[in-house]
Amino acid sequence: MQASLATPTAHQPVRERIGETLALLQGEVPIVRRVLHAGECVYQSGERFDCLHVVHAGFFKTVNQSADGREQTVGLHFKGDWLGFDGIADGHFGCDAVAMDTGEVWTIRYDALLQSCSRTPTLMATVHGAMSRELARDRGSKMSLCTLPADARVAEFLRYWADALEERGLRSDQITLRMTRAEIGNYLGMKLETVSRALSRLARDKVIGFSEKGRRDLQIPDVAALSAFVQRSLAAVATVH
Amino acid sequence: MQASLATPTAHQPVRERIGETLALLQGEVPIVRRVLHAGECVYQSGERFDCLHVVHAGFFKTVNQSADGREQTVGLHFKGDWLGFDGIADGHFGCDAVAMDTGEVWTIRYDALLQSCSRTPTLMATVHGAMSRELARDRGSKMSLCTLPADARVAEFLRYWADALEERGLRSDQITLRMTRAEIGNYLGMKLETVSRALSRLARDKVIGFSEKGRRDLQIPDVAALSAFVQRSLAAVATVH
DNA sequence: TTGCGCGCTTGATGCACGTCAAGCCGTCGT
DNA sequence: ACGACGGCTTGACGTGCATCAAGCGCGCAA
Repeated sequence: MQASLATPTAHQPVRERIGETLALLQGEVPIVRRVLHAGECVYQSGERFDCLHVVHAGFFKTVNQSADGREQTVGLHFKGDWLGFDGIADGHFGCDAVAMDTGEVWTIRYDALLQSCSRTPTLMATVHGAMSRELARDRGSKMSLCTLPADARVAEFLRYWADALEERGLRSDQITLRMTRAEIGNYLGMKLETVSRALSRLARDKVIGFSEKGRRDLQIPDVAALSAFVQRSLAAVATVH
Repeated sequence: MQASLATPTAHQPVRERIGETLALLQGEVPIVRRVLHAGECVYQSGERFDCLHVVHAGFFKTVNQSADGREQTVGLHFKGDWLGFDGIADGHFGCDAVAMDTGEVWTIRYDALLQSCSRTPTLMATVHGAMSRELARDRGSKMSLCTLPADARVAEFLRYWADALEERGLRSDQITLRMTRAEIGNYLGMKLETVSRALSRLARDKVIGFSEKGRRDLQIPDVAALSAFVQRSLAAVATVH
């Protein structure tokens, strides 16, 4: 553990951090558990903000909607991730949080959380750490959007997913996507046909494999190969000079 | 003021909120003021995280750099915005914060801030509100990146800038860009030539004007016209059917 | 069983934006 | 004054991705 209050959870394996977070919450604040099925919302844009939520099982997305009807998936959330930070600022949510599969969230009243935080500094650090991590992740994905070509973006997306699984102690050599090509494309800023072609090319290069179970079940023989693929796409652009 | 602790600053004019934030900080925590000139860094990627900073004057950008050398501007920060949240999670900064002009930041030790926060709930709400707002802003810009064509993205960028000025009680009918076309392009995920052409088209449509002072000095006769331009670009795509 | 709808793939074509290149302007340092 | 340089604009051309379109496989309901 670090000397500073700031970083009690720094440099810790993600799996441990998640376990500790959940244990800490159970001890410190009143929690309501809620099970959701695919397509159900944890909260919706415009709703009044009272509670934060921690993903305890399953897999969620956050979706922004603009006044003119454009819809954009802006975040993916796995076990241990928090949902609802975006509502703190103005007391109302700015996006929908949707379950992509059967899952469970732990719901915590924000006012109760704040009180516990002033009693328990580690809890405060945990919450701040989670917000900070989300900010950093958003920036990483903004970078991918701006600097990577479509194929590399898809590879990067799969690497991110595999990493998320591995960090949580799950098998990362096979991924069951819980999104259609269109949803992936929306998240990555491209069309479904482009996603499909990118996956086909990744499979042709043996960077991924399709399982016999269906086209949403991917095999990732080697996560490093995904990163290598990203690097190769960049090099290909650069060598044009 | 709202009933809940969660939102003491909700629905408040931005200008007031900023004033109160700065006043609150002055009363509650030790502050070090620091003046920076264009190009200087408030902090750099990899540096140890100890302090947060509040922009008191001037205008800053945050820049991410990937292992392979890609560089991406991921945020713009005006008076009242905080810098450094991304360092909380792992105790080190993940990006550079760079002054784009002569400016001043107020630097606050994070451990001292946390202590003040447990004494002063409004301060805590202020900090959380700032993080939350940044999260929401990042998502908005991700949406622009993914769903808007280049011209509209530039228009949206100018609208955002004009809004930021207006919110702070400054003239929003003229903007002095403190970025080159290349920097704008980097931020918006396009090339400098595309930015230049987009600005030329906006000028041809009388949505903006170039001042005689130089090509970085823009006149914005009507902010609403910028939003209207964005809508028109979307409609143009939609009518292709 | 048949038919329908949805998700996915793959090809052909078009267009928005990137790339390359030329030239202008304002600001330096000498 | 001079040239050098960096920022900006604009044109010509190339390409990566979107669009349009056809066809396949699967699940489901009648």
